Amino acid sequence: MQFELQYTCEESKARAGKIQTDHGVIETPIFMPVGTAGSVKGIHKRDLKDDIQAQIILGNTYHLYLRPGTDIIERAGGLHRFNGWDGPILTDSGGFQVFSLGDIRKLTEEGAKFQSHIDGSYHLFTPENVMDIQRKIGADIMMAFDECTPGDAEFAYAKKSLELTQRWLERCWNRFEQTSPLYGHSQSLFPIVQGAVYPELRRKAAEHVLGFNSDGYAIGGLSVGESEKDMYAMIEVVNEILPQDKPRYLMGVGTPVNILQAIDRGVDMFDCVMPTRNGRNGMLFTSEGIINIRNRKWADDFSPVDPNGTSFVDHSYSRAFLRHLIIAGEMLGAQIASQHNLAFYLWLVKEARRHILDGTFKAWKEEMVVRLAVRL
RNA sequence: GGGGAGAUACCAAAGUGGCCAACUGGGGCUGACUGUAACUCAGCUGACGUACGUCUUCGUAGGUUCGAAUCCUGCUCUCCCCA
Repeated sequence: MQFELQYTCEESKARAGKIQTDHGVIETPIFMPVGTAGSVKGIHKRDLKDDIQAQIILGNTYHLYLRPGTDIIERAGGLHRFNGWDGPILTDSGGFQVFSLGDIRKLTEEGAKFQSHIDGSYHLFTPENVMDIQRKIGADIMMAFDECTPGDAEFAYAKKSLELTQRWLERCWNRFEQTSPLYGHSQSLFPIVQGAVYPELRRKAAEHVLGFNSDGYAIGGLSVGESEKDMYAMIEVVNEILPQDKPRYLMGVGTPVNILQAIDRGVDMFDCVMPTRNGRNGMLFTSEGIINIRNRKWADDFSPVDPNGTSFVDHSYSRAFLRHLIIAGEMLGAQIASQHNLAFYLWLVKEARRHILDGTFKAWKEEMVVRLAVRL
């Protein structure tokens, strides 16, 4: 994997770049749709590629390991062959599940022991076997196994948690180096910077990951309960230290405004479940602001879902019809909303990139962060 | 024609003397959702008021009682069974 930094702003830390993978090019800044179980919920790969214009998607180690199981994916020839997505894939390691499934797992030095949310069986995830699983999944970008520290963690816990993540990173890296890709395309491993909302921990964490000459670096443990102010501050602290010539991935973020603010602070890659999950639940992100399509006021609004939208769903369906579908629990409603939101997110980062390359990012961003937060 | 059952809030359906403005579903309204245990979850849903509360409700008209959705009587309507 290679990263080429094409342009940096003068009045902002925003960057435009290009990541070359064996499954194609990724133009940054980029948003990566989340496909936890191997599929971006409700979206066909054709729409993902042609309509939404996704350049890379996510999968999840924990979820894919439990179902369908690593063995099936390996026998399929890797996740690309299994799900038919021939573009780049990034897999999260299960580190987020250490956080989100906190009630059904136990943390030890060795790893995280999960009780399956599917059948109650026990599974020990270690830095080593998480690397092995991601080799078998065949992700272009693998993530280090970390503990995603809660945003409200006390300093003492955050420090202890960070140190565990750092020891796990050493083990991840060793296993990564000792093993090879299984399917003929190369794989990269991204370390993850933790440290909760404590600048000194974040600095230590950022400096620590520099010791690994990885192809890119991730900022984790944000948008997990801390304030937005803290989140932005942590991004600034970390990006001060991360190298210019490697892509930076802000994990799990965020709202359209979060993304623009993070781009402004030098982040290149994003993923978030928001466009799909919130879409399924009736929330639409548009260039005019946020719509709760379930609200009564859209019941007889027969105008297009999004007159400025780039997706075919934006012009093929009315707001009134989409509202009807969502309210009635029709599957198509969730699909249309997800597709619209993802297309919007991809449009947004593409526009950001265009403005960065034009040198007009800052002014454009300032205008957009106001508009995008409006509730319609 | 004979016999039986029943009428409760938008719908369905509990409640059968005070703990009832009335369980619970559904529907409706609003909100939440950030590396997906999520097509999920939460609140509100007689009126007025932030709220303590006040007022009007359980087919209808009366009655009994300190007190009725709950007991009694008349009336209206609905459903079921047998002819």
